[in-house]
Amino acid sequence: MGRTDFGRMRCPVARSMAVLGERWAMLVLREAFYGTTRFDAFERNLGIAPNILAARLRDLVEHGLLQKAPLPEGARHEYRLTEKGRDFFPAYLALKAWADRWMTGPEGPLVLLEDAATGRPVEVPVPLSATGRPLRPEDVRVLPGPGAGRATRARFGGSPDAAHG
Amino acid sequence: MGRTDFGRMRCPVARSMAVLGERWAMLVLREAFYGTTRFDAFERNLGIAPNILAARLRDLVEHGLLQKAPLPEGARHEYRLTEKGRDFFPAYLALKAWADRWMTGPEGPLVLLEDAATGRPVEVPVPLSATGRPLRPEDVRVLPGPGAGRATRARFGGSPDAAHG
DNA sequence: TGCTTCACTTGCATCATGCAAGCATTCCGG
DNA sequence: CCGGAATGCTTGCATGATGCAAGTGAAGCA
Repeated sequence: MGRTDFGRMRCPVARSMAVLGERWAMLVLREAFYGTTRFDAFERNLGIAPNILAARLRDLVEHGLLQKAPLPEGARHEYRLTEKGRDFFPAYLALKAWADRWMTGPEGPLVLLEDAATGRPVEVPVPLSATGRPLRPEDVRVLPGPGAGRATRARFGGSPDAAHG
Repeated sequence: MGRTDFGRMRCPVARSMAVLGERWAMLVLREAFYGTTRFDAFERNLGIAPNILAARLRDLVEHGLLQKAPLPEGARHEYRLTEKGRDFFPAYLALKAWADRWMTGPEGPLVLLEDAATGRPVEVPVPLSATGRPLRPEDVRVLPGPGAGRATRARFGGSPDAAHG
């Protein structure tokens, strides 16, 4: 049997896993966010096998997060973030904030990020509830959105409009 | 050869991929955030194979994001988010915000989230630069943190203290 | 022109994934 | 108390992914 194709699911988060859920993909994006552009630099900074790196870079290009940008030489190229790829940066920062808190050894985070213009540490805001505290899953009501199918409606109940009368 | 063990890397984001980077893991967490607790509900809501689900749930328990909570019956149990798991919610919301923008079909997102207390849609703030605009990767300076090794220092330059004199 | 650099590809062994069936234990109705 | 149902998995196997190590083709450069 083949592997489940997340790209065929309706849930956008699931579909994003079709590219982001592949092994090394998040780490390849980390490198792109940190300024890596050339194949050999990705290879060195990640410690990844070239066949896997080539496959991931191709995935990320095909899904529109990276693009191959020719170098002045003509034949050589580098991989640059697209608007779509750049737009993933907040999600990366949120993941990094969580990882720095929960997956860091006693020595502390490996890298710190600061605003280049001001020198201030990058702050990652979290969604807040009405009481001003970080929003927890139990504070949230899940409702079917416009893209919901029958199963999602059955599971999460009426539409937002219905709920508000 | 075996697979690269991300858990052995120093980068917290890489280490988090040891658990979050496994296939289905993010989607299992999605289900936990949306209130799923029982094995068969995970199985049904995800469309996942039971052997894979069992393996993922075990991973998430072992990494401390979920815990097995016995039911009153005694033998049956459910899977509940821990503090560590709950703390991943902002990162999930950021991922969902990106996926809703870039991975949604024309019909729109599958689910909408709202604050249960106020009925207001959940807003996912993004880090802002000094100019008040969403922080882009190129707005950021990467610096070695306390946990940096030689390679990270060589790559990203002096420490924050050194940079500020 | 020949060596170096760059961006991969290839063959192969090992491991992950997922199907479908099945198992062990507990629960529940008659 | 017994048999069927429910629950939470496990198992065997075929297929696909991963990653090592070596290698390739094209471009760059002295």
